[in-house]
Amino acid sequence: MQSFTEENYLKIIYHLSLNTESAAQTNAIAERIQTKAASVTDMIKKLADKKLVDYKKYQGVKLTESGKNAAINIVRRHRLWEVFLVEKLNFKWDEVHDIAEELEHIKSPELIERLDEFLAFPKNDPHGDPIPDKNGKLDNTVFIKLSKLKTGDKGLIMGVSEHSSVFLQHLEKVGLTLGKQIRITEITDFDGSVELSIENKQINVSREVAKHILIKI
Amino acid sequence: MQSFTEENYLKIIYHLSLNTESAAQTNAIAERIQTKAASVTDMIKKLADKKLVDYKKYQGVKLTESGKNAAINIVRRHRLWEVFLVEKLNFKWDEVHDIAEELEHIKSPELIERLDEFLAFPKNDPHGDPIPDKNGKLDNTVFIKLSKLKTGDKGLIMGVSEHSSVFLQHLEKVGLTLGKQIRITEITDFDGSVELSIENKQINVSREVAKHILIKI
DNA sequence: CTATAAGTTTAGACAAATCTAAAAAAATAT
DNA sequence: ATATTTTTTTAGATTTGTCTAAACTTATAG
Ligand SMILES: [Mn+2]
Ligand SMILES: [Mn+2]
Ligand SMILES: [Mn+2]
Ligand SMILES: [Mn+2]
Repeated sequence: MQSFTEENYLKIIYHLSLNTESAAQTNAIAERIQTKAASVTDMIKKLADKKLVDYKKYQGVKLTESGKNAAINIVRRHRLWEVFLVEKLNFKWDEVHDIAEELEHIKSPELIERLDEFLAFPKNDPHGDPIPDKNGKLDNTVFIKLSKLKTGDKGLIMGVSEHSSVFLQHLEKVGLTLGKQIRITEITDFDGSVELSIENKQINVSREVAKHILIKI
Repeated sequence: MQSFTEENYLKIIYHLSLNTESAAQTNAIAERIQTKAASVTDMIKKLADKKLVDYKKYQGVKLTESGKNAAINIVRRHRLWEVFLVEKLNFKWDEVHDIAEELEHIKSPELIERLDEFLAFPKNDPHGDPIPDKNGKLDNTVFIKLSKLKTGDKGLIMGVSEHSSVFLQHLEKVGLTLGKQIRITEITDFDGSVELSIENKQINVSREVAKHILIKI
């Protein structure tokens, strides 16, 4: 069983490794975990001793099979708790991440299975991210960034790739929430900002925002 | 804000001080918290520095007003989570304590207020213990031990004063659960064991068990 | 009232996770 | 190819919470 801290490292390494084959770098981990590179090196050694990561000096780290399983489990817990907070306790989607950061470390496997059942086995968390099942299986459908669409394209909002509170609150305010249908009406030449129609309203989002909205056509 | 460990000490000191005016003793704390007396002394000093306990060497500790508030808050969280686990996730009353020991340390006050609301502001936990309200107010009705009743006395089971899994499972098995009405039919001379009728059945419980069942007449 | 026992504290050490500063390796630029 | 910059690691210190062994205080028994 891993400590609270070890779990945080595993999860960060997992996220850093998601869309790449290359190893996670010390500095990248340090930045995400809000610590110093020296501390990361220490922890990496410890995780390597426990066979949770493969580590070669100066070459970064990769999760082993067993490390990856542990990480996916943490992700599962995090996302199930987020669903609970939004669906049952009526938190908004921008308020749940920090609380889930704590709840994800509660160890009882029985608790998570029952929570999953209580929530009716949700497939996605409030941000559209897939929830691994109890065997660690994970839907890895990849959605298209809104910023890749062309004028006239239609689609459904399926997720976001940025989870900060300001960003999520902004989306909420302009009505860009999960499940909504959108159609691109224009892409501004000058700044690449996207004009789109959603529920009979016309709104404009910056290219920066559009990059972090995930669409299913 | 207190650490996980500090919170555990505060809670134990609170429980040890409940039915007494005298200070909590080092060894008693050590035993409850599964540590050594020397460690307790160290932690007590730290809590005293933080004005959470009053401490005079060799004289034990008492919670200050602020320490007591913190402790009651932890008790509130513990008991609300226990209700959640039993009412919403269908855990049995003997299965929830250890999980609640972890959940009680999740810090968000907003989370607890919403959980309280979600559970419809329960007054008691699954073991009959009162849940402090958000201002720390706590129903301190004292119930009578089943072992104090005389032949012919009737009453309702309101709580237990022993929370071990074996004990709770035993009560479950013989049908002595919260809210049930009982009537004492005989008290055995030989061993003081109690014969009682409950839902038209006759059962016998040892004096030791009877001491830990709390009754409202 | 003194001797012994029980309970508590101190001193010094240790493990986990962190940090700063300096050294070493790798990447990049000229 | 060499110099410079960036990244990573090491060395040594620090903090939190723990431990053992020894010293000290308080309680108890004769
Ligand atoms: Mn999150
Ligand atoms: Mn999420
Ligand atoms: Mn409990
Ligand atoms: Mn309880």
